[in-house]
Amino acid sequence: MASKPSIPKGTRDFNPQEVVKRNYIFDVMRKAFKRYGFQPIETPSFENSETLMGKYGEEGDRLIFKILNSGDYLKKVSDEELAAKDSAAITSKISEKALRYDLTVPFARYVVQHQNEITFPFKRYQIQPVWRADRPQKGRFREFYQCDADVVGSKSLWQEVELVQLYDSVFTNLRLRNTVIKMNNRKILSGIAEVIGEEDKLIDFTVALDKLDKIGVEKVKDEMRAKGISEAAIEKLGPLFNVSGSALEKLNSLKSLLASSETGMKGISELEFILNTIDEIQLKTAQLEIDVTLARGLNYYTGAIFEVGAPAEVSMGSIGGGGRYDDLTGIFGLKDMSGVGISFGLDRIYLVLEELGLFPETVLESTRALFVNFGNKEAMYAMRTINALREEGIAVDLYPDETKMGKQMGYADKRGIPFVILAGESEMQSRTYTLKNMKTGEQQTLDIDQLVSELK
RNA sequence: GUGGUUGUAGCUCAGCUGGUUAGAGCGCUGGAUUGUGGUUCCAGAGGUCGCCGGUUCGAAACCGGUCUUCCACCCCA
Repeated sequence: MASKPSIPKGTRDFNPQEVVKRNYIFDVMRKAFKRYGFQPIETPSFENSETLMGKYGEEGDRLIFKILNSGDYLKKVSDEELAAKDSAAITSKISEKALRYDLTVPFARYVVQHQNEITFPFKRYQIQPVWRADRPQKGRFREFYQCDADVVGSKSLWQEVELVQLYDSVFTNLRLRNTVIKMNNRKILSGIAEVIGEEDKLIDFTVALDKLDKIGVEKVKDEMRAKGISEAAIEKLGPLFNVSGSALEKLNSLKSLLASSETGMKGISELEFILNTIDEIQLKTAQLEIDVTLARGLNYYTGAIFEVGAPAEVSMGSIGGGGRYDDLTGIFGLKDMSGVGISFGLDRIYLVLEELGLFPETVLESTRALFVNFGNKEAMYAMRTINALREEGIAVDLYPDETKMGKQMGYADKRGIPFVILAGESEMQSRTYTLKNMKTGEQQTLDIDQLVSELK
C-alpha cells in the first residue's frame, strides 16, 4: 500500500479560499506598482549557480537550493574527492544550477544581460516565488513569494521618497494600518565604524548592532567584544545607544557623533532629505522612523536601508525590506549603475491580514448565483439564461445533477453562493425566475431583465 | 546548520503511572422533510494512534531512529 502522499517541509498547498485571498493581495500590489510606473518582468525559477553563489554571504550559500545535474552527475568527481567527503568542493561539480533565492540578484543579472534593450532609468516590478533551504517557522517557509519594485539607473533620492510612498500606498490599500517603515543608511553605519576605528569589522559590527532591541545593550557589547572589536571602540559607541527622540532629533545627535566622517555625514544628509520630503508630502497610514541599529539585509546595500514591521499587535518578523545598492550590477560587469528597491513578503502579509481579519468579505465570493436543477427540460431553460447572464459578466452556475432540492441548496450554502435561482415548470410558463437571497431567505419572482440588474 | 517541541477520525482535541472491541465535539452520509439551505431530532460511515524498529505476556502510551509541526538561535520576507 502506498503511504499517505505528502509535500516537502516548508511548502504548502493552497485551497480555493486561500488562493483567492492571496490573489487579492497580488492585485493590490500589482495595481500599485503599475500606478507608480513600474513595468513587470519575470525571470527563470532557476539560475546558473555562479549567478547566485557568493551573492548572499556564507549563510546565503548554505540556504540556496542546488539542483543536481542531469545524467551521470558523479562523472566529474574524482575518487579522492569522493573519499574526502568534502561536500563544498563536490557541490560545484555535481550541481550547476540553483533555485532563485531572491528577486534582486536575478534582476541585476537581467539588467546586465539586457542593458542594450533597456531604457534607463528602468523601473521594474516582479512577483514570483523564491526558495530557501531554511528551517521552517511561523511566517518562514522554504517556498514563498516576493513582490519587488526596483529602479536602476538613477541616483536620485526621489526614488527613495517614491518607494516609501509605495509602501504606504500598498499597506493603506490593504487596510493594514500603523505599519512602521524603518529607515537607516549604510553610509551612517560605515561612518560609525570609521569614527570608532573599526572599519574592517563593519559587517560584524552591524550584525551585532542590529540585535539591540532584541538582546539589549550589554549583550550587543558582548557580541562586539567576541568579534574582536576593541573596548575603546565600544566606549565611543556610547552615544549611539542613547539616540532617541523624533527622527530629526535622532539625526541631530548622530551629526555630532559623525562630524569627523565624511561618509557618515553624507548618509545623514541623504536620510535628512528623504525624511524632510516625506514630512512635506505626508504618508497616509504608515509611520516612517529612523532606526540606526537597522543593519539587516544584504551586504550589497550602500545607501538607504528599509525594513517594514507589521503592526505591533501581531508578532511577525518583517513584512518587507529593501535598500539602495550602488554596485550590484558591478558583480556582473556593469559599472556605475545604481539601483534602489523594496520587497514585500506576500506570505507574511497574508498571515498578518488573516490575524487581523482584514480581508474584505467580498473576496471570497466566487459564484454569484446557482440555478437549481429540476431535470433536463428545466435545465435547458436555465442554461439559456445562464449564457445570457455570463455574457453580462455575472458568474453563475447550474447544479449539474437533478437531485433533491435540499442538497442543492446546501451546496449553495456551503460554497457561500449568495443567490439561488429556481426555474421550474411554473417559472418556465411565465418566463420568470424565482430569485432566493440565501442570507435573508427572501424570494422574489423576476423576469430576465430584472434578474440581470438584481445580480449585477 | 544547533537546541527543544509536536504528531490519535476530515478538523479541534481527550485517552490517568503500559491492561479487553481507542473516545468526544464539530464536520461528513442517509432519514424525519418528493419546490427550499443555515436550526432541531434520529441513524450511520470513518482510525494499521505519523512511519520503521526495539523493550514487554501485552504498547497509542516506554526506548531508539526517521519524517512532520511549531519554537529559540543563526539568518531572513
